[in-house]
Amino acid sequence: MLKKERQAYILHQVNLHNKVLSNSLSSQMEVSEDTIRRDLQELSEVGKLIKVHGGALSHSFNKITYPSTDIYAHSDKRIIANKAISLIKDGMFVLTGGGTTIIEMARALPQGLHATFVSGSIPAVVEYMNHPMIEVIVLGDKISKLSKMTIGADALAKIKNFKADICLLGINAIDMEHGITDNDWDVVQLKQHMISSSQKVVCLTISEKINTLQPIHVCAANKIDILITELDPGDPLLQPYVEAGITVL
Amino acid sequence: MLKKERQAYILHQVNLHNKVLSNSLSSQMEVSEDTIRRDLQELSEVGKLIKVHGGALSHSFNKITYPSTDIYAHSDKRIIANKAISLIKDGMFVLTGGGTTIIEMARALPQGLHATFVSGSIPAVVEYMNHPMIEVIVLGDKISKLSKMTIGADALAKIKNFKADICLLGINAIDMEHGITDNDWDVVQLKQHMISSSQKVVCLTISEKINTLQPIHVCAANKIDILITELDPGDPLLQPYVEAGITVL
DNA sequence: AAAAAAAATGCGGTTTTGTGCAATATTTTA
DNA sequence: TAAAATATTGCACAAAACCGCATTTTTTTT
Repeated sequence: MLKKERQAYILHQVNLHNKVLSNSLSSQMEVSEDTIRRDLQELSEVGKLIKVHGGALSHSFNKITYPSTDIYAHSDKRIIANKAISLIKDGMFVLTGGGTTIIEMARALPQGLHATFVSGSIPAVVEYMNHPMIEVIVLGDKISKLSKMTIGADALAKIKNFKADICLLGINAIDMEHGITDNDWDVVQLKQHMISSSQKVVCLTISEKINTLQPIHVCAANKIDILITELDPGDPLLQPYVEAGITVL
Repeated sequence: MLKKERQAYILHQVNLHNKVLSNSLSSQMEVSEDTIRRDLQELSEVGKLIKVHGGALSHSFNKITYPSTDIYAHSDKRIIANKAISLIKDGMFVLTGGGTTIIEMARALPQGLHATFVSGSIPAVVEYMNHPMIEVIVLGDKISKLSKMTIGADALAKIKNFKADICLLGINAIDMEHGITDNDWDVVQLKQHMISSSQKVVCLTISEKINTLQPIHVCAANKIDILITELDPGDPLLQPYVEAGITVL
């Protein structure tokens, strides 16, 4: 790979993500970090990016650092996202649903992560696609405008073919008695299939939805392996789940 | 081999691959690297390519490899988009590829249109999704980061199940002798399947790409039913296609 | 057609550039 | 504050570029 090509690629990445990490670039292009550092040095001398410890930032970074306040409970979801990300390791096969919490997680995925993500949620897929080391598989089918996900028999059938390491679901309601519940029949189908196609089920939700109920049953609480909220695992609200044997993060 | 021939060959290679290496050119044509370097020097002085350490890059290198956010030949593509839209009627089943031209069309679709669109291109799907009356079907499979499309056996197999009314393809190169050609093997597969699964094949391209050649063959020119460019159908550049029986818009 | 001039090419030696490695210093994180 | 991650520096080595010159090829002139 020519030096100019490499630098063009770096610039592309910076403009896309507003941030790049030296070690991630290094492994993507299979050159030493020294080389990357020198490239970043040169590019920053010409003012194409801002070099910082560990990588580089786009010039427009400052504007985009605190962008979307439009997502409800945004900072809570960021906390949840980071907890969820700590569960994903290199080489894993990850099944995910949609929803703002999942998308927040997708955005926050580390640059260097090398894993395979499967989803039917278009916004989630768009985010995954921006990560150079991540393989993305879309579940094909008709799109539901409401949930922005593919929904239908084809998508369900495809999920059955997978046996994922982990399944990440944003959930709408959970309580000990009824387990996970939701309000969209098609989405429920999808979630059920994802749960049964994964070795480990992780549920993400803001604490507000703990101990609430929705009309359609997804699965019993004991099907969940890990429950993630923005709260501290020791919070009294979560104790019933801890006692039921669910790992709470 | 004459100097002129050699330089013509070099230019051809650069335009084809966007990059050439001095040492590979040297061994291909069995001349010394010095000679190649002198050739590249001359060609770069006339602005035909960009000379870099180790070889040379095409001038359009940046645009092609990492499509910038601002679309190249934007106003032309708008013209093309509108011509294409005039072909789509309520109730139609439409198969589309990806690329900036197609996305421009997707953006310009009338709000009232009630049709079904099938595509593996994520950016295209995102646009279709914004139209309330349009049904969107995603072709599921692994996503190619480069083309932002789903690519692979699953997607191909799904396409075979359809018999669409019309198929809209953005194309990269076309000439009368070689027909449609492209530079990405996977994308070519997809296009071929789309063509054979549609009753009518419509090709969209800016006139710049008329009478150009890419390394991989997609289909013969006579497979095309309609060719759309930003030019007037009477333009001399298009006459060979008109004479070959293609409807030119 | 032969001679002269000009251009193109290849080659040896030198210089510059690009890259990786190791030792050391600095910054960040826990 | 200690440990981990990242930077810096100097150096070595290979690849590529450059330079001058001899040789060959092409073009021009006589």
